[in-house]
Amino acid sequence: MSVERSTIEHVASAAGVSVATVSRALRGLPNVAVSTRSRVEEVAKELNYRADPAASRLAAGRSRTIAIVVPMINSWYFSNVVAGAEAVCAEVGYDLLILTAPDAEARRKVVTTAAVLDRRVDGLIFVEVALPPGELVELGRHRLGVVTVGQETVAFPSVRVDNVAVGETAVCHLVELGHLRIGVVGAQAEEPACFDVPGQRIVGAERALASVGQPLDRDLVVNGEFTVDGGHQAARQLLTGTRPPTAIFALSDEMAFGALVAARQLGVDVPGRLSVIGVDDHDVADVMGLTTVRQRVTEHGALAARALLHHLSGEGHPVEHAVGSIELVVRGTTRAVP
Amino acid sequence: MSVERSTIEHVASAAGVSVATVSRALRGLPNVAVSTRSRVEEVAKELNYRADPAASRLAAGRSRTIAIVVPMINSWYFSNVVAGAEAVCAEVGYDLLILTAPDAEARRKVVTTAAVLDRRVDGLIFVEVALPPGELVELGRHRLGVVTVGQETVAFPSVRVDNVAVGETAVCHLVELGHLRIGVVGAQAEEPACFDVPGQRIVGAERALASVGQPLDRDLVVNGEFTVDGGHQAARQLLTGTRPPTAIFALSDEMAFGALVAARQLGVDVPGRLSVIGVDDHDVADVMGLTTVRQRVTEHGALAARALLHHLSGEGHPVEHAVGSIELVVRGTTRAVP
DNA sequence: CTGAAAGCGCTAACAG
DNA sequence: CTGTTAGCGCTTTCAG
Repeated sequence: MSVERSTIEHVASAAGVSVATVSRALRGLPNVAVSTRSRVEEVAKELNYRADPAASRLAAGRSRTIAIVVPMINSWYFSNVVAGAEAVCAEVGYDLLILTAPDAEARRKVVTTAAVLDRRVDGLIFVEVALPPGELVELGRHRLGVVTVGQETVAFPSVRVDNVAVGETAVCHLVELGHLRIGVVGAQAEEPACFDVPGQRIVGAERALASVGQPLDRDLVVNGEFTVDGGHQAARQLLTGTRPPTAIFALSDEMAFGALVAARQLGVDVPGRLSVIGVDDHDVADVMGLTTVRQRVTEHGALAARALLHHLSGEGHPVEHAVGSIELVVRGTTRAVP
Repeated sequence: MSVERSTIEHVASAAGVSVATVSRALRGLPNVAVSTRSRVEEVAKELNYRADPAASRLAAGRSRTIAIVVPMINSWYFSNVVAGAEAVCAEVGYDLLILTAPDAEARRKVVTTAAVLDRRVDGLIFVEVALPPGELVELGRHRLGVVTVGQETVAFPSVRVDNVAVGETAVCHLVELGHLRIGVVGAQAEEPACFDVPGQRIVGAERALASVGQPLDRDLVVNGEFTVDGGHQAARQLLTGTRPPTAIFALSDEMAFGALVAARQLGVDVPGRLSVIGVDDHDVADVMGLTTVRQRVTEHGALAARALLHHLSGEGHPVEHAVGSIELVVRGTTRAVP
C-alpha cells in the first residue's frame, strides 16, 4: 500500500557496491569509476531513491535549506523578493524557509534564536530588516551564511539599490518638466540608525532640487506608510493644503496609486494639474500609466539567493555588495508644468 | 569565538540525569518527576540548548516542517494565503517551506517527488493547484498530511469558498440594482476537469440572472487572466463592443481594477454609466471604492495550516471540508441602472 | 520515574 | 577507485 522507502543500503546492495560508493556516486564526487557511477545512478533511479535530508544533514552538517526573513510576505515588494529567491533555490535544489519579522522584537528573536537556525538552515537572507550592530555581531558568531537586501553592512554581502539615486532620478525628471513645488509622499524609517530607505530617497530629491537652486519644502513631505491607503491620505493632505504642489513624488508605486485616487476624487487632473511619479514599477504601474523609477525587485531576491549559495559553497569569497540598476520609466502621469 | 552548540548530552550531564530523561522532560512527555523536569528545563535554558532538528527528525521521523505549494507567490491572493499559513506555523514552531508549481508539469513534479518531501516535510498544503485523480492517489501513498485550498477532494481536508455563491452574490447585487446586461471579466480554468473557480463563479452569475428570467450573454464573458492588465484588456473589449454592458462582474478585484482603469480611459463614468463589482476585497479595493465580494484569504491559509497540523498531531480525524464565509461589501462602484 | 542501549540513514575519514 | 568504520544528536524501547 504505502510506498516503500529505499535507503542507501538498498541501493548499495542492488548495485553491488558499498554505501560509501553510492554516496559518492550520487553526489557527483570524484574518485568514482564512470561505469560504477552510471550503474549506481541507474539503480537509484529505479529504486526511486533519494537521500534522506535529515540523515544527510545530520551526518554532513549542512541542510541545503536557507531562510528568508521579511517584515511581511503579503506585500508586492516582499513577495517579489521572495519569488526571486525561491526561483533560484528551486533551481539548485535548496529549500526556502519563510520567516516573518514584522517588528524589532520579532527580528531580534530571529537573530537570538539563530542558534536554532544554525542547525536548521545554512544561511539567512534578511530583506529590509534593519540589523543593529549588536545583532550583526551576534549573527557573526554562528557559521551561518548571511546576505542582506536593502541594508548594506561591512559584515555580509548585500543587494540594494542606491536610494539617493532613486530620489534624484525621480525628482530630476520632475524638475526637468519645470516642477519646483514638489510634494513627497514618504514614510518614517523604523530604525533610522541603521538604514533609511525613505530618508535616502528624500536626500536624492533634495539634491535634484538643489541642482536648480531650490530647497525641498519640508511641509510638503507627508508620511504615506508605504501603503496604497497611506498614500491616498497623504496625497489628500497635500492637495487640500493651502499651497498644493504641482507634482508628487511617491516613494513607492503603491503610495502613488493612492495619490492618483486622491487626485481623482478631488478633481485634480493628472497630469494636467498634477504630475505623479512613483518608485518600483509595480505590475499595476503599467496599466495605470504611472511614471516611475523602476527597480528590479525579483532580481534582488535572486541575486541575494545566488550570493548566499555562492558563499555557502565557495570558499572565502570577499564580501560583495551588489547595487541593482534603476531606470526611469516615463508614462502618462507626469507632464511639463503648464 | 564561535558560539558553542550544546547537545543533549551536555544538558544531561549538567543536570545530572540521562539523555533519555532530558529528551522526555523537554518534550513534555509524561513519566518525569516535576522536580526533574524543572531542573532540566532550567539547565537547558541556561545552556541555550535546542534539539537539533535534523537529529530529532532522523530519530523520530517527523520534521516539524510543512510545505505550501502555490502556482506563484508574488500575487495578492497567494501571498496572503501564505501569510496566513506562516502565522500559524510560526505560532506553533513549525517551519514553512515554499514550493512553487506554476504549471501542471511543475505540480506533477512536486507530487511525484513527494517521495522526497515525504522525508523532508510532514505535510503539504496545495493552494489552487488542481490535483487530478491520479496524483491524488499518488499522494495518498505517502504518509504525508495533505490539505487543499480551493479544490475539494474526497481524500483530504480542504478549505475553500463556495464559488457558485460568490458569483451569485455578486450578480444578485447587480441584478437588484436593475442591471440585466452584465459583462463578466473571467478566466480560463487550467484544468477544467478538476475544479474550476472561474467556471463556478460564472455558474453563480447565471443563476442570479436566471432568478429574473435572464440568460447570461456568453459574448459578454471575456478572459481577464486574473491580472490587472488582463482585466484592463477584457473590459476594454467589453466596453468598446457594439452593445456594451451596464455592469461588469470581474472575477477578482485585480481584474476589476483593470476594468476601472479601462472605463476611465474610455470616458465611461463609474458608477454613472457602468457598475463594477469584484471578488476578494483586496487591500486596494477600499481605496478605490470598489464594491466586491469579500473572501477571507489570509484566514484560508491559516485554516489550512491549522487543519494540517491538527491532522499531523491528532489521530484519525475525519476528513473535514471548511467553507469560508463570503460577504458582499458595497462601496462606490455599483449603482442602480439609470 | 529513570537509565542503558540500539538504532534513524547518511557522510567522512582512513585504509586498502 | 572502493570498502570499512565511526559517528552526527536525538528518540525510543526495554529493563530496572
